Amino acid sequence: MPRMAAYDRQDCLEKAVTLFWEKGFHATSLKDIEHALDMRPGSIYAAFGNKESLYSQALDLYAGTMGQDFLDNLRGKQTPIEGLADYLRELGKLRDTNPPSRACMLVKGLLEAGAETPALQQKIETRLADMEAIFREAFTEAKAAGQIRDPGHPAHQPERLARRLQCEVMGLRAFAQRSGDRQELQQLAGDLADTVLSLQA
Amino acid sequence: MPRMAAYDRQDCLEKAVTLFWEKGFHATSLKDIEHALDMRPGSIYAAFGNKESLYSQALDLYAGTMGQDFLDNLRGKQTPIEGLADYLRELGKLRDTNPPSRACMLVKGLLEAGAETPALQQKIETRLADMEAIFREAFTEAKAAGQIRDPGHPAHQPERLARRLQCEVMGLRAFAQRSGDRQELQQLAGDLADTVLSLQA
DNA sequence: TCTTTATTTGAGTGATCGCTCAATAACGGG
DNA sequence: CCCGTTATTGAGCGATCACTCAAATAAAGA
Repeated sequence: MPRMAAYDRQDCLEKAVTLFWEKGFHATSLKDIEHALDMRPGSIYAAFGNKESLYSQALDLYAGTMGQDFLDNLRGKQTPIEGLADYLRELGKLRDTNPPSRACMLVKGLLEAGAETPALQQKIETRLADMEAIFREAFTEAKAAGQIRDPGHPAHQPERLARRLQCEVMGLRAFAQRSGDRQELQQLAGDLADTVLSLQA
Repeated sequence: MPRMAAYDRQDCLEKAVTLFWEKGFHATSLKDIEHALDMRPGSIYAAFGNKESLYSQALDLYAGTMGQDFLDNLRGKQTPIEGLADYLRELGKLRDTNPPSRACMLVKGLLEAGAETPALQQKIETRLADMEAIFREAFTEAKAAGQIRDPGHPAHQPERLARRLQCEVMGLRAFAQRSGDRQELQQLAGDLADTVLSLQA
């Protein structure tokens, strides 16, 4: 019957992720969005609602991709613990690959979202909790497989290990945002990875 | 001779820190600043230049205060290592005290500053490097006092320990920005502190 | 008290903000 | 080929942005 949309929704959202991830929510203007998506304001609003809604959908895509990539990566490794350590080591190479930003988009959003945008805050919190849950499952799996030494130690509960890992990933990627030396970042990531490995039985 | 300024410069900067720390650079408008400092635009510009310059001066005050507080805290402790661990434990209480933001203002700025504000980027990087240097000195002191076990281990070099601590502080305070459970944050901070303590000889 | 010098004021600058909507264009069905 | 439906367009909305400056105001010295 009617006219078909000229844009590819997923493609647009990917471009929105790139844009928002790099510049953040407030520093990204609709002019920027129009240019990045090659769409005029009317189409953007018809397709995605408003700026906040587009950002929210970009967050979903980002978080989903991140989570899936992590799981895919984990599945290829010998043990969950080694997979987690490898994940940290990969983050140490952030200076070589060229993502829109070295910091996590969720963390950038978390630190930027204020009381004026409670919907965004909630979405970000939820997505971070999802990520924490993924980490927790990995540690749970490792523990079930008997790969964690001193499993009775309170600090070795999967929940606590997951929170700590997320904290360290947040920190590492924030640290990576600094324009410091390439090797130092890799070294830091390696040190964090070694701590995870030291959990092994 | 002439008329004296009605405002107290230091007091204004403290208010600016509070405001920018909470809302971030981009989300803070001059209207917000006028209200917080109880000054009209002309006075603000006469006193501090422009918005970016005021933010920059607020960053200086924030970083200076943070660094001094850390050193003061450290001086009261028995050993540097215990002081560092205690610092992490203190951060675990962020949910109880009520700072403008639980996250570090420098990190918020680091993740928000883009290529359009290179002066801010540089200032933030410098201040973070200063903080890292303070941590490094503490670890150097601890090592000189023979309080670090396996001092030959490459990962036990003060530079690496300092980077790692900064990474963990960044992560912990970003994590603290989440609206999670009070106890969980304290627990996480405790776990990180224990890792520092485990360096002890 | 008057002059001098600096500070404060706030209306108002042009630019940009996020966003709207009437007009136009493009497709599929009949 | 026309019609019905929907997507796209882009000029332009009111609001707000960071910022300016001429005029008013206040303190110190003469």
